Amino acid sequence: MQEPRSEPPLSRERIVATAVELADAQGLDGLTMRRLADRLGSGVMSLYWHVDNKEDVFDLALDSVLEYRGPPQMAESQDWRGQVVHMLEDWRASMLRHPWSASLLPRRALGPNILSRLELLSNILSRAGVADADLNVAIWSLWNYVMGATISRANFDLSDDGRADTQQRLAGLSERYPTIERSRLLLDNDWDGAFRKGLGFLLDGLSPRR
Amino acid sequence: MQEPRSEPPLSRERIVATAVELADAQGLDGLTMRRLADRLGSGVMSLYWHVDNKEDVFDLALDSVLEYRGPPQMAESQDWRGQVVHMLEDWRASMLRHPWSASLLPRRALGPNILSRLELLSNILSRAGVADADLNVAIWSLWNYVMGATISRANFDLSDDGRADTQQRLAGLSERYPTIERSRLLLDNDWDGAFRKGLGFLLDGLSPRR
DNA sequence: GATTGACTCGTACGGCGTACCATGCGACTG
DNA sequence: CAGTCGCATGGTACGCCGTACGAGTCAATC
Repeated sequence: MQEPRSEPPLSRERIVATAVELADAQGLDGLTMRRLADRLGSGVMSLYWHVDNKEDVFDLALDSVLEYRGPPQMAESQDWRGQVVHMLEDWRASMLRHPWSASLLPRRALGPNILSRLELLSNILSRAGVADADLNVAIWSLWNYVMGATISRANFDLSDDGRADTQQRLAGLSERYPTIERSRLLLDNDWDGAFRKGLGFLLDGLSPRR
Repeated sequence: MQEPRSEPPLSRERIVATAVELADAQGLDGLTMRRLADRLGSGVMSLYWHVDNKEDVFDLALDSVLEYRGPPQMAESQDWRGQVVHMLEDWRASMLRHPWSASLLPRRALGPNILSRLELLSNILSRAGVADADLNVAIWSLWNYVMGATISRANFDLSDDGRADTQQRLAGLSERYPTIERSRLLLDNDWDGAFRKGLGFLLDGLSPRR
């Protein structure tokens, strides 16, 4: 007989996976090295054999959330717009599944999964005939749009506790911000639809030989 | 004779201004309540009379960076596109002057300065004839674009120390990410130009009755 | 002179990231 | 078989953090 089912050995992968779980459950502030070690059934300092420091854990957790498996059916379709939309919507969805990831984006290095998504995007646009001079701009514009949309959305998601608060605050300020109030900009928004529609507008602007 | 030039009294405004200075000088991590109090020549706990907690300081510091004084010449020009571009470029510039502000954006409440910028944007677009059904999408798209662009840029700015590092890492990965490498996506970019150009593309897509 | 309210701050507590160092263990060496 | 060496684990301790608590100062008011 062994010990009553001891934990599997530590590993970078297990640490990162558990960190993601923990952040999902307790939020970013709840992710501390001590709690992480607890969840792993190990001592705190053991983590540091596999990981440089806490920043490292953040970097790895962020990147691990951003894997991309490509479009569903056979690749290499002619529909470049569909490919772009699919990848970017998946990007956003992956991050919204782990809302803390949005607040991790600033100041973090580009992990391999981000890079390979950018590589894919470059490829699609390049084959679609976007002029070389516009390519970088196109890539950055799309990236920026997705990041901004995701961060905004995650932001509002998180302040769910404060939604009534927000609503009240806005009601009190409706004279000061009448247009916002009138357009109900911050309330009952169809986020997914708005994301898709805005992405469409952007792609309209970016389309080659328009 | 007085004390050798004692500090002026504490105030919310002075605290916020000093917090901004401190974050500029030492980065976000360098902004601690103790250091802030030191710089103000006061005891740590005195801050808490004027401020709820550290989160409050963050919120106030972020919003204080985002004041907008409007376009240079007389307002109410017919050139709605120019007005939009001016405000958004100023927005981005304001944040880049304080790169830490970008990493504060996620998870923060909308302060009065952000709201009044959104209000202004709504007004301009609405008067420019953007359809009501598209208005929210247009506002969010522009906001998202600006936020994403600012965060990306600030990110790269901050990793200036790691620029050589990044360059090296990319060189080592050029087989894995050939298109990125070829387009020099991450190197010697004209950020300001790319921002302006991408914004132009987006506005092209958003323009009313296209 | 007593009371009050606005304001300041010293002390202390619990929690954090992590440096340092001792330990356990399996594999390889002689 | 004894000795050595690497990988891997984790206990202790340090310095720093945010901030609760409550005592102190001081000017205005009655």
